[in-house]
Amino acid sequence: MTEPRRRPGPKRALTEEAVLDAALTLLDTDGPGAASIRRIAAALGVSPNSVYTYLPDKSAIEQALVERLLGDLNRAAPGGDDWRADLEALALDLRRRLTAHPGAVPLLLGGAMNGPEALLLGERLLDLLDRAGLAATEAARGAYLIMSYVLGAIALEVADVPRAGALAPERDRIAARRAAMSQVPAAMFPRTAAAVDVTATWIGTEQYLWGLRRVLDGLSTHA
Amino acid sequence: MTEPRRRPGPKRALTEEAVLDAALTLLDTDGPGAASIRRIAAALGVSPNSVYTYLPDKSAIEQALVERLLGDLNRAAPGGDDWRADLEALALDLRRRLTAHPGAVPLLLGGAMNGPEALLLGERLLDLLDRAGLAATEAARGAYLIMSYVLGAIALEVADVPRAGALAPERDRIAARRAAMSQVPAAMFPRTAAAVDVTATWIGTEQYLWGLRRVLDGLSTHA
DNA sequence: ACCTGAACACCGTTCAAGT
DNA sequence: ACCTGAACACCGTTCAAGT
Repeated sequence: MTEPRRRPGPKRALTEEAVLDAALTLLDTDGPGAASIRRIAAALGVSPNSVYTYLPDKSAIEQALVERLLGDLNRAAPGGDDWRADLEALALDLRRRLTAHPGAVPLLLGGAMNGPEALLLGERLLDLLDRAGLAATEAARGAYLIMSYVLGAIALEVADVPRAGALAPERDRIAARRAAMSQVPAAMFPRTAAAVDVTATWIGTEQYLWGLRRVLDGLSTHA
Repeated sequence: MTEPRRRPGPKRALTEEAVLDAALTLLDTDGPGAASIRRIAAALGVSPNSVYTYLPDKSAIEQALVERLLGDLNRAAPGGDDWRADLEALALDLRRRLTAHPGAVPLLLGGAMNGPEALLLGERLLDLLDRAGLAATEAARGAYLIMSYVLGAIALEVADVPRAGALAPERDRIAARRAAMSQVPAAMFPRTAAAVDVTATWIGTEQYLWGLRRVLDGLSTHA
């Protein structure tokens, strides 16, 4: 992450940062799987092997990408005096950043969340739930519950659309979801078919926040 | 899925079922990514191209695998008179089946949940929440919330272990989690480090069920 | 120290040909 | 109708060689 002293030798053509930039751009442009080492190298005008100078292998690139995204989130800390507002803002910010890079979502859910930035995010959740008045055990379990819900909801939302680079605007995705649901045979799935008319915004920000609030309600009830 | 009438022609060497069996075995043995068309074909003693006779492409194999797992779950319906017990049993059964095939979890969260068995599972959730006394809107949103939590929690749990074929026994995974957490520097992540001592079973069945109950509490509170 | 080209062991998928 | 071998355009990674 830091480069303390440069050793002698030929000039570096790249930086770890540049490799991650290229990987993220490919992910955003051409979807998951597009961030291959060979395509990253090509985008940087360098031979594939050269990438191995900066990161040891493919999975290191993926982990570093996850850490960068979480680091950006952690550094954009709001920090007001209302724990509930802060928690909702944090959850919404995570969702905003991940839906902006849908190709990166599988990386988050595919690898262990044990990097420094992932730990820092967990620490922030624990702090928020402490401010909420939860006991240590409830806070620890609650933080894991919130993380599970938040990542699961984002993953389902991102997976819902046939993957092709960037995510469509939320209004379009909701419309597509409703259109798809209206095609469900009511004879076989009566409740699912009926649910189309029940609410206009079945997925999207509103549903995400609704779910988060039910989770927080459940935590308060228990405390 | 069904084979109504066989057309004339040479004998079929395989069935779609056999292809999926081989794919799942490879997934269980060698982890995600092991279920390549070429390895499936090799395991079945057939040329790679031959697989395309039964399923149109790789993603069709993955979708069919997901549908089979959800189908098994749907067909193992318990159905008592206590909606809460039924819901918890269903959630536990899903978790049990997915942790038995950790390599299949990314397939579930990577593709849209819109196959017949996925719809049927959604239908069952809606029915359970209707029995819980929830109004139609709350049931629809609640079903989506439960699905998000349940899949997110399972994905985090499966991703927590360095992926290598089958999942270790839960007791071992909890011990490994605790060991890893005890290595977290307390100076930098005080709350995370303190959480190690807070509860002996921080992940696993107990945490999963605890989270589900908080979600259900939140739904009841809101209703 | 960092780059390169060449190679190895893989992929998914398509094509043309056999029966 | 279903199989096969051969081929195409890819992968991640390693090795040996250049500067």
